[in-house]
Amino acid sequence: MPMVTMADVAREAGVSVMTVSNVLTERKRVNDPTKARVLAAMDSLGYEVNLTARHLRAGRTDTVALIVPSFHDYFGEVADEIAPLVEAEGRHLVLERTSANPASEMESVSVARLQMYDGVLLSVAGLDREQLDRVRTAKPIVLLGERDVPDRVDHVRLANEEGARLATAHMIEGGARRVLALGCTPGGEHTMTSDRRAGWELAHRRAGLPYDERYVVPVEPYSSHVAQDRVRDVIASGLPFDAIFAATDVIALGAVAALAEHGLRVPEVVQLAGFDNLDVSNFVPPGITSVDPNHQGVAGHAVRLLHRRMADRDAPAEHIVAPVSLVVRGSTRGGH
Amino acid sequence: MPMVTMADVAREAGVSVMTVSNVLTERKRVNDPTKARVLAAMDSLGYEVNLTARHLRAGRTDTVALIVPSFHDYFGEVADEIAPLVEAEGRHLVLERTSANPASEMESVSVARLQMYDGVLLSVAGLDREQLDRVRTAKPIVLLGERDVPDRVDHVRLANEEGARLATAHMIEGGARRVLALGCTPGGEHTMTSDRRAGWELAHRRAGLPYDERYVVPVEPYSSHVAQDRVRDVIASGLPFDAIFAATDVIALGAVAALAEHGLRVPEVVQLAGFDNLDVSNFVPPGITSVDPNHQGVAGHAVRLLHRRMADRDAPAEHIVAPVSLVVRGSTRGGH
DNA sequence: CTGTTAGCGCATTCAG
DNA sequence: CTGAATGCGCTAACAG
Repeated sequence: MPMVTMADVAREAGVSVMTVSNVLTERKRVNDPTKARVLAAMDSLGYEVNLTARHLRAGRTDTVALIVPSFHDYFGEVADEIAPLVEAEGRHLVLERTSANPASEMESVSVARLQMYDGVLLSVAGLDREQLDRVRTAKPIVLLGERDVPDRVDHVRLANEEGARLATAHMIEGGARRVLALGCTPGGEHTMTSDRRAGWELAHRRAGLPYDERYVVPVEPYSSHVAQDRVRDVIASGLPFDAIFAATDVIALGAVAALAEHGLRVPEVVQLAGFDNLDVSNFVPPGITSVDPNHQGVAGHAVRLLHRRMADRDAPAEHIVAPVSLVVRGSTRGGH
Repeated sequence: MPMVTMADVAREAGVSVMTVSNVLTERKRVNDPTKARVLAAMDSLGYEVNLTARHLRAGRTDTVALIVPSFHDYFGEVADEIAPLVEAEGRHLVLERTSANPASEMESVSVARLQMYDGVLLSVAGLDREQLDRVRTAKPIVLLGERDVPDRVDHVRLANEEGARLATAHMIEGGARRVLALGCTPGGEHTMTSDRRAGWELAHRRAGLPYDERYVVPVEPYSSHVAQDRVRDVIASGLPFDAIFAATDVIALGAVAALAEHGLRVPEVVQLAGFDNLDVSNFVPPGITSVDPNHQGVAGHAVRLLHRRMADRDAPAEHIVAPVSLVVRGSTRGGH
């Protein structure tokens, strides 16, 4: 099945290759009769332009890549926000996944592959420090995510600490005094889970309350299932608690299940707040209070930074912290 | 910022372009000292191979595209299953979204863009009949989804009717006699929502029970929110029901919320079953019975068909119906 | 308005 | 083992 090229169309229509190209791109006027012949030839031969060749010739692909650790959940949501913004600039968006298979020849983030795109939005969630340092390319690139990244690179991340503080403070106002930080981790490096723990701490300090490291309950691996197990463990241990700040809504779901099986009513006995404002949080009775991660804002900043970077390689790097907000639902008793 | 090419590296290393290419592709032996010089030159110049050029030269891209109507939810999940299978064949997977903007110059499915890929997995969910007919390309392509598609094309779809039948029959065995078909649609054409309604019907017929078209409650637009409203409407109308088959788990979530606000206990007063087996269905108390859509099976068939098609353009088209299974949880009382 | 020339960066073919 | 020539399919620039 040989590919039909412009040369084939040109021969069929009795014109030169350039005329075919001109008909296709509409960059030059072509006489109507000639144009008609060319279009007829294209149609009868089933011609389709070879974008690979066009890209090589043009030196650009008009395509932006969003590279994520996995396609589902959070990243799929953000991608859907980003897509129309990229298309509005006349470019295409494609998603790629960082292969979870570092031993393979396909590197998880092949710099060569970035060459294919005019710009790259790279989620740093799946990358370690070394991989981050290797991302030293001339390509316009914007990093997304909660880790520390080199200063020289544009970066958009969430206000994780502030979101966690908002949620925790809200439950404290509602009377909570022993708040589990479920799915959070100790430690001072900037990761999603430790930033959110820091917000939990800050809420306590601002309220003049002590906080107890025993209330920081990591969830590893990160799933609703394990979260459910951890809450069971805490209940079994006898550690008293009257609220749970879950580092994500997925974690909160595990807590919902564990609380339900022990008959601990939400919010009367235990308040509960999550982070991510998944759709489901609106519908799981009694409605789960959650920090909205502002997908639109993140998407908007990311695309804006990338666009700016594509226009000016030498612009100073920007580091954006996208604000978040608390969506209050039935699972908390908060103030106000 | 001029791109560094093989010619630059060759000049720097004092060799020919071909030697650089040979070092890069390892297709021919190159003397160690020469190789070292070339590698050093690549490193110092920051050379990265231009994949666009390589692809043009090679006539293939070693890349497969999965084209979906949206990145989140169902498609993100399937994509995560497909990715490792494609990578196992030594190819890359990228996701593209069918633009929701048909008026724009970018067609929702540009056949030209398909040229960029060695193979395409195309979800037909977002396409109308006319768009489907236009997909008349020589590219290896496999269609995914619940619509009727032309016989000549490879196609993988779910056993929607069978899944709906399983879920409904299970609730009938558990004593249900008035089962809402929420989010289902009447009509005989093959769509996801009408196939699932057909399964609901079939379960009634097999059980020797009558079914009443008033119990088919469409949800439009498709969201938990609207589903919640529809269930409210039904309750307000006084139409008696003792079970809900929800066409998707997202729809089921809306039902959960509506039932909770009316104090209708699940499963004591109303049984509930969904379709998709989302993670959340495991954790929303009391656990939502759901049809597992067999992402792995769908992914496996899709990749297998595509692989076969890439190897043999003239193979007869296959139409696969991937089997599903019922995951029973607390929201139903079913038999057995 | 249409055609000719040239080359984007790479890798196959065939000489040396 | 290394190099020179050639062309993948397309389009900018210029000539007719």
